[in-house]
Amino acid sequence: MPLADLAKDPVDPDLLADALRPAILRVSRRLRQEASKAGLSALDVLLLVEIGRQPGVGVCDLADAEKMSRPAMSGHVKRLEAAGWISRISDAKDGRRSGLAITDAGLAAIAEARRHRNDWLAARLAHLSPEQREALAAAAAPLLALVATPEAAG
Amino acid sequence: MPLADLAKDPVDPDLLADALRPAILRVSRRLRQEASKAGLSALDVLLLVEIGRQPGVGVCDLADAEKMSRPAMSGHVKRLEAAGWISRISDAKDGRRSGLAITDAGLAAIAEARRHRNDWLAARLAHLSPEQREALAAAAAPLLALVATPEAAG
DNA sequence: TTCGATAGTTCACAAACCTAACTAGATTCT
DNA sequence: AGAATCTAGTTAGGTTTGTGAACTATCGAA
Repeated sequence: MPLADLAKDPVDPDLLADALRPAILRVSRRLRQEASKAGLSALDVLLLVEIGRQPGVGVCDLADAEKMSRPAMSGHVKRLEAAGWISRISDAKDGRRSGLAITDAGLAAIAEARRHRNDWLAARLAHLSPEQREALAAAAAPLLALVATPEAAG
Repeated sequence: MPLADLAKDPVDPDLLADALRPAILRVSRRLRQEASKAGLSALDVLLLVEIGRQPGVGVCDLADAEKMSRPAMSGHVKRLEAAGWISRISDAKDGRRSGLAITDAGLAAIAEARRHRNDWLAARLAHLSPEQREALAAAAAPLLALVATPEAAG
């Protein structure tokens, strides 16, 4: 078990990668499986929050931010729009852009998803010890730092 | 940003889930993207290590362990076998079972993958501060605990 | 006005998962 | 022994979620 080695040298990137990769892989697989049961996927919520945070954002902006292809993001936006969770505002200055904005229904959908107690991840987290939850809480920011653009990360 | 709230109450499962979900989602997406560039995917390595650890393990055993459907695991095993990384040993006692074992080529593939310095995750981890890496190292075990069977988790 | 970049889409495809239904070998019950 | 049933594994077909190539439409500049 590589975790024992990690206790000795917690900062070695290779060992850490070996320990972290399977963990993230397994958790994300379960996350996707469980999310499919709910109406809103984790990515849906992610995008809705992002659009809510920066109204008028474009499809390509989102694609770049999420390191996703433009067609993929186009599809997601289309789906979110069809569900009535976001709307497009045609930019008067730039006819190409379709500025996105979250709708009231979208805000309600986020709130509903957040309120849902039968959330797999939250339920499983509740089964962990406070120390384990603290460890995970401390890991959230470094995880996001991993996927930040190299430019921003230095 | 929910991270500020987490500092006040690091053990609330709902807030923690909100912070953790997007982080894991983003990292795993990048992980998959980068893995596709290499010859071995993260799942491949995961399975090879698992098979190497318990020789003679069956397809369904692996599927159950990874919370994956039998057909999905069957496909992965087929692929690993076609690549020459694992072999099947027909069980003399049970004609249905196909006991799996890792081959020398499989061991070499793992070693090669591990040796590869141009590993995206390891490279990105190297860019983090020692404190951030420690935080991630401490999070590996709780992450695995999340996907452990409820029976095992208590 | 023509040329090249940008925003967004459609299309065809691939990876990785699922369920349902199947084959084949093992077990159990009468 | 023979029938019903259970288990290991596969096949077939569909869904989700992503990709790259090629396209339309618009903008900005020579």
